[in-house]
Amino acid sequence: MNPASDTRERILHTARELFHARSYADVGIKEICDSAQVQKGSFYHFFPSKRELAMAVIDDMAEDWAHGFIAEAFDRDLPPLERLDYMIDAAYYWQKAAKDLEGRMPGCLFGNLALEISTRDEVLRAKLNAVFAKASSQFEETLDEAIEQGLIAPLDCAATAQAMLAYLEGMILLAKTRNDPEVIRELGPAIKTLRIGGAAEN
Amino acid sequence: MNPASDTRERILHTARELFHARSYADVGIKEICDSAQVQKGSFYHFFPSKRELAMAVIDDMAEDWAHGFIAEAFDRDLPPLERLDYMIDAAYYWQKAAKDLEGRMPGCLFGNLALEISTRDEVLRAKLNAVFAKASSQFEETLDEAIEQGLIAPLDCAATAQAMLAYLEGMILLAKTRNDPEVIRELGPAIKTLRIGGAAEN
DNA sequence: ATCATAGTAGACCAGTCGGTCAAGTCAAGG
DNA sequence: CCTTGACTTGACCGACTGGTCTACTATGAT
Repeated sequence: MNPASDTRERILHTARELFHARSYADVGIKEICDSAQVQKGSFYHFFPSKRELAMAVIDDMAEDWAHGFIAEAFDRDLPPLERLDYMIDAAYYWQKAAKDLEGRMPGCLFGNLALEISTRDEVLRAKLNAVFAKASSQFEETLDEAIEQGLIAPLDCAATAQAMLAYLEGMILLAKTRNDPEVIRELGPAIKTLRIGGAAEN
Repeated sequence: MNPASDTRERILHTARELFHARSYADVGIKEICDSAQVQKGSFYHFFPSKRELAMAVIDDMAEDWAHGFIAEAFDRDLPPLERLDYMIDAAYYWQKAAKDLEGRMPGCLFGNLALEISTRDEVLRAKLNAVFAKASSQFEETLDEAIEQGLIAPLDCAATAQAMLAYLEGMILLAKTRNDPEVIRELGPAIKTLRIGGAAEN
């Protein structure tokens, strides 16, 4: 019953690419339909509105992440600190590949959407927030383990995890603004210097 | 000759507020005109296009910053490390005030615009990039002085300055997504732990 | 064969978009 | 007083927006 049609997935995939490459507001349903070779009627058969499409796109990408590079980078078989390096590397190569292909750095879809629509749509905002919370918890686990293994001095793992996520998003923002993925490689390693709590600093 | 009309400034001011509170694409010229009590024709007398308006808004805000809180926070009479605290505080109180007033955290106008349009407009992107470069140079000066005064161990000031700016923008992004300015207060102080170069880390 | 149902097709809608334009108002300079 | 030119007014434009609608096809169960 399933392979009957991949229309829904084509729409989803196309929308994700277009939203990522440009922005939510800037991509119209017509363009998505044309690009996905789908008619308007089919679109509205699967998605009740553009907003719902955005929801689905976020879910779709979050799931891809969870089973893709997040699962790889935060692999519990990797030494904790190497996971951070892996993550930075993955971010770098991804953005670089995208830039080499399309000429522009798309940045992080979640970050992009968050800044664009979180003041306009509470539900979307909450959804994006949940994605970030989950990402943060991955950092937290990593930090927990690193402390457990005596690799770093004790610190406030939850807060530091958020700081690391913030730093990652900030780096990507800066890199996108400069349209230069190298920023991530330059600034990336410093993510490990971030710490909140533990040894009293200042 | 000057006080004859404040139309241009009304447009500029209104546009800045609306762009900041929502987004570039989401705010139409009609809305700006209505809100500023100006007619379409008058708008196009002062600004040849919406894009040029965006340019002017960026310039306007950048100048306000340079003479406002940037000048205060990075006051050379303040001890270097205190400048960083001042900056975080200023960011926090600003966002908190905005949220208390309008219910939502607007975030950083430059960051918002950067993620929204830097893939679509090279000139705008370059302009935003210049704003960030200037901000980064403020951090750099601060770090230079801190090292000079023996307050911190030597490090790569230019790179660390960028890292700090990235962290600041990332914090604001996260705070906006959570719609909670307290994030800035929680994560802010860790900006001083960031370091690139100097004592070999890892 | 029939019928329900999922999906497709694309014309159509009201409203909005950024932008144009002709017709003015008005104060300063001659 | 007349002219000039900065500024204002609001009707108007074609293109495009998100979304609706009806008619249609394909499939699979009965």
